[in-house]
Amino acid sequence: MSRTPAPHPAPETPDLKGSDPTHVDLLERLARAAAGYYRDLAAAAAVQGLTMTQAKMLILLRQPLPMRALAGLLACDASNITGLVDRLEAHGLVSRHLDPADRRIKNVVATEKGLEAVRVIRADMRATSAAFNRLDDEGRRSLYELLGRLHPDETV
Amino acid sequence: MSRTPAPHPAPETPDLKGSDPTHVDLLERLARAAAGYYRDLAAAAAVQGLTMTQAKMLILLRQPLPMRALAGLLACDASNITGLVDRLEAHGLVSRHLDPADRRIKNVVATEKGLEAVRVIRADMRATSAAFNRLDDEGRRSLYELLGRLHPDETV
DNA sequence: CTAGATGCTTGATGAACTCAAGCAACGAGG
DNA sequence: CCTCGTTGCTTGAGTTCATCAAGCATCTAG
Repeated sequence: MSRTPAPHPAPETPDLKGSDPTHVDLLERLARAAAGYYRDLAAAAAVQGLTMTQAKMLILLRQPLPMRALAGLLACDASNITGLVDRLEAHGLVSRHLDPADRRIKNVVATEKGLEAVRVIRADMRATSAAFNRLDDEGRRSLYELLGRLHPDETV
Repeated sequence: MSRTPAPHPAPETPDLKGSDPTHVDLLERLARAAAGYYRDLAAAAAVQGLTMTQAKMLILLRQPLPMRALAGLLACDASNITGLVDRLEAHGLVSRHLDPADRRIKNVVATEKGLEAVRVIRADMRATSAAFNRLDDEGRRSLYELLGRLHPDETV
């Protein structure tokens, strides 16, 4: 995605031996985890000729979703989704299907090619995979459980 | 940041009673956490008249950083940083300082106004704050510790 | 002191994003 | 029925984000 062979000056994060982490402490580490995830995602998506935004959308499309819902999930204006889906459709990765129950709605569906792209991208996210491997089984279980509690299904 | 008053169709995540989470399971929940964080950040940044990208950069500027380092951390081309810093500088949130030791380098420094903007944005991230409050003290400690192990300082 | 790296900027181009406006289709209340 | 307000998507204009190719200045080795 970019030529960034540069050395990393590391923004540190406090160690907190003893006291409980504040919300700001947590925000900083969550920011770091999120940035790391997206950095890796962007790189893996670029290999497939996709931008990070396109990859984010494809990943959401485990089930068909109305464009409006995509706008909600991606936290952007609905008009933005039109162009996004246009481009993904041009690549043959998604298609639009009129909703029989409500003809205003267009459901976006990932094609087989789209689903495959997601699989390839995920398999290619080596930095994140390496990060997971830095934890032991117990750590991975805890992380999975904690992230689940952070964002229960209702919250999306 | 946008008008998205829509109901959320929830992409679920498996429950896994018993077996260990696979990397794909973890990727899905991490994706969700990252998306939630950025959704909240974008909204809070918009209140301050900043885009999410500008907010991301400001948050990195706890210490002065050379533009090249910013490119590395934001995983984008160095030429992109020029415009980004231009716009933040126009808002009075950062300034460029020539590095005395190496006159090619321009260190970007957050102004007091910039630091304040970060504080306000963080205080405004209610959804994320609510998510943290969904955990108990022990959960927050574990999450903090696990995220720290996921991305140790070297990894940025 | 030259030769090659490295750090930043510029210019051109395309993607992502917002807002305002518009059309089509739904869903009430007369 | 049939307006009327709302909702879902698209279009068009304009900004920001992001890339690449090129260029200039400065540092660093040899």
